[in-house]
Amino acid sequence: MARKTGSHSEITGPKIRAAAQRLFAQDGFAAVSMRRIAAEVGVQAGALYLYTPDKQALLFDMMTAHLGELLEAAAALPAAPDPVARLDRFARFHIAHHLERPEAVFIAYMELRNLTPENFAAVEEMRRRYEQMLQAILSDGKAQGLFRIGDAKLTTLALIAMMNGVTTWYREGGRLSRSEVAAHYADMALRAVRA
Amino acid sequence: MARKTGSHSEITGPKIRAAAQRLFAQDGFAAVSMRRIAAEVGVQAGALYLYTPDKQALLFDMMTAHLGELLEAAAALPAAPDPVARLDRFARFHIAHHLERPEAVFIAYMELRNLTPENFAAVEEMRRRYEQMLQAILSDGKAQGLFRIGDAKLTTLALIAMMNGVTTWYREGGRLSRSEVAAHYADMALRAVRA
DNA sequence: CTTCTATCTGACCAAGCGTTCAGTTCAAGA
DNA sequence: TCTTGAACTGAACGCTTGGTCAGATAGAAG
Repeated sequence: MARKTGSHSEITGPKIRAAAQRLFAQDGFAAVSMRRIAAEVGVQAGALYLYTPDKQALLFDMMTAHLGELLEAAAALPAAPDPVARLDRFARFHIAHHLERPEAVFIAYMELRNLTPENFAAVEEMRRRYEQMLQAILSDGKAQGLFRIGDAKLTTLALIAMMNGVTTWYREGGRLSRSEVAAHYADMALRAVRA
Repeated sequence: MARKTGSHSEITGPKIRAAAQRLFAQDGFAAVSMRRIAAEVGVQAGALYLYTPDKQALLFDMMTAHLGELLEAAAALPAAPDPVARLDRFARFHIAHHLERPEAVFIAYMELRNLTPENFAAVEEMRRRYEQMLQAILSDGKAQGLFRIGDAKLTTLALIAMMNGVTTWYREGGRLSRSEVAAHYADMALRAVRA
């Protein structure tokens, strides 16, 4: 037996990425074998190497795709003159965006230590750029006297950590809807920094 | 060669736990082999099994020890009649306690998925009890009209996530001291919930 | 119908995994 | 000094790992 009937790279490729993402999120990068990913796709392990040079690239590409999408979406946010409105918008966007792809989010900050040093540096740089967007809003608001903030960098990290946490507990069909959760978090973020 | 000169279970035991904790925090449970832990201690892999029944127990005991210590320390916090003071005290305690043992904290919430189902349930129960302490403070404050909170459970999770995040970036000898960081986080937590 | 190439199998490699255990050596008590 | 048991070694177990590759088969093109 060799080539499968109906096989196509445009089908198998995404299937592999999807299976890898699901399994990495569930059990962790180190605990998932290439054979298990292959089995999930319905293929032998060797076939995976037609689509990725190695396991590391599977993880790295997954992370950069996620962060690239995040940066792009954040950059496309409608501008607002008022830092208060911008923070509210940013917080709601962040929560909504993250709740829509919990697996990618989870992987992007749980599997950092499984990246090679070069890949880690690249991912960190993307993450830094994203955090910089939030920090700019906070600094602006502080300069305008709208926010009372001790340290903009620390506050940025605190708010991001708070908002990222939502993916660890939120479950579809639970007590609260996504927009209720987003509103609640945005409210807390604003109150934590407003003058 | 067999028994080492100067060897003693009261020395080797803690050494093993310390090495395992450092390595688990650095590279993750799944990525660390028993041989590597043994090498770190200066012993052969087989010797580890005099101190732990298996690798899983090494992780589980580490987590329960950490959470047990956390629960005990939190329970010993001096009481305060006012929910505002209690929240301030709790937040400062949480930050200080976590900054003193970043490795244990990191492991306790990064390696949950590497626990067997029974062990996971036990750890989750301890975590739940801790979160309950914070939730009680928030609910009290809400009942007394001191806090304006939409959902106490959600707020609890948001505050814990925010405060836990500190261990991912704080480095000894950095720009801010531990108590400055603790004060800043406590301030944000209070402002996020106060009426 | 034939040819070509994209796709996949299945066997294989060297290395490493968690764990066990018979045997060896040291420390401490008699 | 002798004995006993705690502490440890080193080899071995069966299995899994990431990765490679020659060969086989399917779909697409002519």
